[in-house]
Amino acid sequence: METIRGWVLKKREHGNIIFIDLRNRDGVTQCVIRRENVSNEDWSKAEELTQESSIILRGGWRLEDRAPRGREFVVNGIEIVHLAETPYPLGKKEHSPETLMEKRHLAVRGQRYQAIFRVRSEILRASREYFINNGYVEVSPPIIVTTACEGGATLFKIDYFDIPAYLTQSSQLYLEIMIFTYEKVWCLAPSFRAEKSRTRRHLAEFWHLEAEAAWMNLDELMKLEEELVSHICRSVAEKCQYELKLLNRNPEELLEIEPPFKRISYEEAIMELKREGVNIEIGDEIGGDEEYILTKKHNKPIFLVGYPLKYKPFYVKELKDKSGMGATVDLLAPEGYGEMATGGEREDNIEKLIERIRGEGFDPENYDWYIDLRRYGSVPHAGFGMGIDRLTWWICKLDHIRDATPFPRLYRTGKMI
RNA sequence: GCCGGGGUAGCUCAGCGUGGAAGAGCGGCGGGCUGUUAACCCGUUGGUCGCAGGUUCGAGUCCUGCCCCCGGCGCCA
Repeated sequence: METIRGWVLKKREHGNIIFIDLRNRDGVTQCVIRRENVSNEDWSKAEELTQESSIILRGGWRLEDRAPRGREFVVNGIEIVHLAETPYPLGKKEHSPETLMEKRHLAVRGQRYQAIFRVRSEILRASREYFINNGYVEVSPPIIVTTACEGGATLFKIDYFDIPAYLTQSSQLYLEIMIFTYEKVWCLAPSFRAEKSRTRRHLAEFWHLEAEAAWMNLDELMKLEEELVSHICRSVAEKCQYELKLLNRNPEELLEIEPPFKRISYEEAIMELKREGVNIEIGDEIGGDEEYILTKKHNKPIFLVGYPLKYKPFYVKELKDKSGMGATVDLLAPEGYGEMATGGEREDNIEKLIERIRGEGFDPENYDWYIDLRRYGSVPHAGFGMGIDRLTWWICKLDHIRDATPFPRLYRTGKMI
């Protein structure tokens, strides 16, 4: 005699036989209740079951070709833990994005979300595993900060004991502090951007996987990123086969994600875009539409190496052999998904750094601690930040990034749960 | 911030052009049915037509203002 616990996803009544699709952490299990196998009392319980009622069934497993996953649970005893109210607010038809946001607390029970967040969990586990295996020390950065690092316009302002403060946009500057202690560090923390973005790839609050290492250059950085992403893809492909199938993502596609990723320079990208008929010149920005064109034909991520310094934040180092170009690398997800991570070498010269901070209209006084790092044992170093939500978005082949996280924070979304 | 689309039953939507008794499917509820798997069949329930004004004998439909949601651009991870 075994028991199975869970929630009623669907009930199908046929007179003397009732099928229950039971939902729990293992997925969906078909349970069969025959009138002849249970007491009259239990039969009545089965008849009154409503969608999402929580129940405990007693019985045994049986191989059955007609059951969805090759086996079913034959019931001979029923305990109703809670009889759910009717009607359940979410039906079996598709729902509008609005309903899925307003009923998020219930929508996350759905099979699709269950699969997505299981994959996300594996992405996080594999990330941590990679950094541990490669000698990186995990640090905990602050969430409340007083300095901007990505431009002042996108800061969420908060009141910190009557002192103006902000929610962090990135933990990078704090990781840079910690490389002088551990040389190789990483963190996983939320970042906040008050961007009034209405796109399928922006969240106001996102989980940011960041790493920073002393002595590292651009080539070594790319090697780190491609190994990390490949490790994550391999882990997901191996451990989430059921979930990937449900999401229409072939695990084979993820297993093909292996180093090296293609490197394409900023200038090469501009040339390719011109060949594709885009009206663009060297010195222009490569935007979302352009990234789509660059990545739609690929099935592996690509690196976009170098970018005009004028579009980049103050901490970006200039390329040695190309004046006006930043030593940056963007990791673009394939299949049209686009930017997933950005990184590069950091400016380690104190004069240049102060000049760049002024250039952005910031007061160097506010960055005294950051500038100090270039005063006492400055080292060449590099790092990157990757959006976990964007990585999940691509790996799960989602349309909109709001489905890559259980509780998305978006610009202009009515109800927040 | 800009451009476009939308808001009608618990859910997904039709109705609006040309004003005249608020509809369908699904869900819920009741009944039937021994293998379904979006079960099926019969019956039934269900409305602040986003909000506020206006025009009109009469507004879901026309006009004005506001709110909210969706898609896209820019920005970015």
